[in-house]
Amino acid sequence: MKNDFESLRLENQICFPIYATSRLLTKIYRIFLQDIDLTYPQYLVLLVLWEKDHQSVSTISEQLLLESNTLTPLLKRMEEKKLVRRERSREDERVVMISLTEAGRDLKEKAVCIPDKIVRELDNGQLGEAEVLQFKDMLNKILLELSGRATKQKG
Amino acid sequence: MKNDFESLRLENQICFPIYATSRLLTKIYRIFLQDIDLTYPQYLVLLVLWEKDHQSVSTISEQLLLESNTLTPLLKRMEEKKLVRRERSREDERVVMISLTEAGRDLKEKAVCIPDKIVRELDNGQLGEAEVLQFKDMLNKILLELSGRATKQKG
DNA sequence: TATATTTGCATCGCGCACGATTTAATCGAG
DNA sequence: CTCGATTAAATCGTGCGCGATGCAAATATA
Repeated sequence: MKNDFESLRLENQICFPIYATSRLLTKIYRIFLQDIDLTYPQYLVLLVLWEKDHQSVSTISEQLLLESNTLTPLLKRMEEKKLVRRERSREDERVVMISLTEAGRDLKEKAVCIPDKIVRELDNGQLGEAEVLQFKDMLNKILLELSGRATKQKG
Repeated sequence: MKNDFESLRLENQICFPIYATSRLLTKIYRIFLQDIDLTYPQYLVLLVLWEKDHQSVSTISEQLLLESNTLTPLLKRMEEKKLVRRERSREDERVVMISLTEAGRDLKEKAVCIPDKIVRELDNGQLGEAEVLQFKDMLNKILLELSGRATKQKG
C-alpha cells in the first residue's frame, strides 16, 4: 500500500492559507482597532449591534458563529468598557439581552473609516475588483457549507 | 459629511467570512486530529517537519507565520508528547533545533488519510475543482501580500 | 400535576495568538 | 579584545475559541 505523502505538503493544503490569512488580517485590523480600544471579535459584535440593537446572546452567536462560552466573557469585557449593557429578559429569564450604550453607539462614527483603510491596505493594485467579488462568493459558499456541517459529529 | 454605514454591515465584510471559515475548518480538523491527539497548529508543525526534519524554531516560524512566543510553548507540549526533540544548536547557542522522534515520524502514516477526509467533508458536489484551484490562487496572492505587510506598523 | 427533555447562558480548563519585554548568544566596528 | 547592536528564544499578560460540564428556566410529555 503506497501512500501519497504529496497531499501532506504544506504547499498543497487548502486550509493553511485560510488559517494564516485570517490571522494576518486580524493583525492588520488590530492596528486600526487599537485606536478605539477594540479587539477584532469585539468589533464584530458591534457590527452586529449597529445593524440591529438589543439582541440576545444567542442571535449574536448565530450571526458570528461564536459559541456562548466565547461570547459571554467577551461581552462582559465590553460591558466593563461601558460599550454594551447586559440584562436578562423579563419574558424569558434564560435570555440575556445585549444593548448598545451611548458610547457603543457613538463608536460607529469612529469605526466607519475602518473598512476603507483595510481595503486600501489590501488593494495594492494586485487584486481586481471582480476577482475579489468572486473570491467572496466562493468564501461564502464554503462558509455556508461549513456552518451547517461543523457542529455535526462524524459518522 | 455623510458617512456610508453600508460598509459596516457584516454582510459586506470580506474579512469576517475568512475569519469564520478558518474557525470552522479547524473545528472539522479537530474531529480527525483528536484521533491522533493533535491540535491543528501542532499538525501544521508536523507537516513542516515531515517535509524536512531538523529545523530551527525560526525556520518553522517563517513557514507557518507563527511567532516564537506561540511556537515555543506549542513545541514544548509536543516534546512532552514525545513527538519532537528540542536541542540547542552547538554552532549557535541561540538557535533551538527541532527534530522528529520515531513516534513523530511514524505519525505521518496515520495522518496521510486526513487531507482526503477534509476534502471529502468540503467537496459536497457544490464546489468545482477548477473553482477551488482559483480560490486557492487568490488566497495565496492575498497571503503573499499580507505576509510582507502585516508585520509593518502603519505610517 | 409530576417528570423528562430542551434551551440559553455561564463556568472551567486548555491551547493557541500576539504585543511587549527579557535573556543570552553572536556579530561587528573600532 | 571590548562594547554596543543585533538576533533567537523564552517569558509574561491578555484575549479569544471551544469542548465539557453545570444549572436554572422553559417546554413537552405522561
